[in-house]
Amino acid sequence: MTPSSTQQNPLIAKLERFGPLSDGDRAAVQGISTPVEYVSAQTDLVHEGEKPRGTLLMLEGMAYRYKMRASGARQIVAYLLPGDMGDLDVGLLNHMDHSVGTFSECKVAWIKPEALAGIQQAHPAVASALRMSTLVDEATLREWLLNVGGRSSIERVAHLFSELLLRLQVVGLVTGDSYKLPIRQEELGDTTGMSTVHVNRVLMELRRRGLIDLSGGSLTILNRRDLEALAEFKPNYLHLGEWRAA
Amino acid sequence: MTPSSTQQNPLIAKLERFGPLSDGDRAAVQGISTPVEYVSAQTDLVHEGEKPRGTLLMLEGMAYRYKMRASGARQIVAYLLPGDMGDLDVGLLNHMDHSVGTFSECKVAWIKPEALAGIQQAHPAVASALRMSTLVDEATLREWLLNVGGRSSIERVAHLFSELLLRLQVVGLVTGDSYKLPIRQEELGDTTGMSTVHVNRVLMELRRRGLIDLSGGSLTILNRRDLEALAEFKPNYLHLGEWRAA
DNA sequence: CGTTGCGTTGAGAGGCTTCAACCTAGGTGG
DNA sequence: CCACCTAGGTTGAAGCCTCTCAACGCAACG
Repeated sequence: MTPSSTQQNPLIAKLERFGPLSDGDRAAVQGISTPVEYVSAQTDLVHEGEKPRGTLLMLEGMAYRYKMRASGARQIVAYLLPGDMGDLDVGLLNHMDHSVGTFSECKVAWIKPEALAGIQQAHPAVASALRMSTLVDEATLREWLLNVGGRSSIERVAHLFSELLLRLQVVGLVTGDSYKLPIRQEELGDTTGMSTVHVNRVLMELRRRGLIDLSGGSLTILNRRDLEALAEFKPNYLHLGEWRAA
Repeated sequence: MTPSSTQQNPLIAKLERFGPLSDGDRAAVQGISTPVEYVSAQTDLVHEGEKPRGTLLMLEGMAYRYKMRASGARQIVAYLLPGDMGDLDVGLLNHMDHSVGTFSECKVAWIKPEALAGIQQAHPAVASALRMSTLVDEATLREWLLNVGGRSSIERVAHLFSELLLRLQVVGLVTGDSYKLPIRQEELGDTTGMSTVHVNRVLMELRRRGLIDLSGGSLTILNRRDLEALAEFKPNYLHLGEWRAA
């Protein structure tokens, strides 16, 4: 991983989609994004049952929240992309009810509850944007529930890829219609509630239909309109550009 | 519905599971629980796309959050029981990304953003408990995602019934191991991602195994231990009694 | 006493899982 | 420099879980 200090803080990029920030607001956000840590791929950042260490902030790389069943089956319940955070109020809990693991190597920061409280008090615009961001996380969870509960296997995968395209675009990690996807088929299966074998067949079908190219850890969406139509993708739940419309 | 003013406010009962409240705190919570409205069964309280009217507070009855697909399929993504609330920060949104409908007749209150902000500032213990409550709502969504994504049909229904038993117990709506369940099989299907026909077969199987009795709008859990074992029910995600353990 | 909403049951079809084998690329060690 | 090794991807076949379509039961209600 290349620490890219020249690149803008993805959290700032994300929060600015929820409302205008002043220079002071941006500086404050940058201030809580440190110190940073690097964590290698396939590593747990948070373990279910433990006391939370602070609020996680993703700066680079991809991670995921998950829960385990007694059988050993894993359900991935959220993806954490650059700019994404853990819960603002997680400090209220004594025991985490889920775990967080990394897909790829990640650059992260752990924000202390006091620092979070401080920035929310001193910077109301940041506070609003952070709360919006939490609302969107919850809305995304609802959309995932609809995805797994209601859509066919090919629709599920198409929806996931459509959502990631938009979320990664917000933080400037999409080139053309292409982005890095450091996720194995097994993990896509644990995300969508499908077996690895069937994930493979669905991916083959998406390729056959000329909708995607997935190779070398990169996903290229070859026909965005058709992919989104297949997924019945309506991005309203991400609440992007909401304040402009107000 | 019998307006039962003698009965304790379910929101107070719920919040007290998250931390001790003073008399002043309780009075403040009671204060925002008014004015109340009665809404009949099978009615929408919130429509996707509309501007939120305030934060919904459930006082009596059962409701549900849901999203619709273009095909007309409905996914129910949460149950709202007495004491449950909508999002604290929902006022930040210009458009709801989901709808809310009632299962039964409901007694509700709409809390204005200013009232919510006021109580959070004046009553820190209430503020913490409200935030905890939101964390639990999100954790419940994750558990539902695991439920639909990872468990078999009979396990899903068993898990739902186990969760409802505990949540309704908190607000004093369980007698023995029995509670009112004003929900049709079709709606159970839309909750668990199953067809109505299959819900029926699963219910028959749960009855055959002597785990439940469901009739006349009431569910009796005949063997709680076995039902929870079947569901692999671990209530940690509801974070009940967390502060006592601290 | 017919209508209506919901629950129940049967039969056939199909989507997805499981088990298993095989392939391929990249890394390692001789 | 090449052979081996390993992780992940690909493909085939059989079976089951769940869906769909359809009919029927039943209690509440006007």
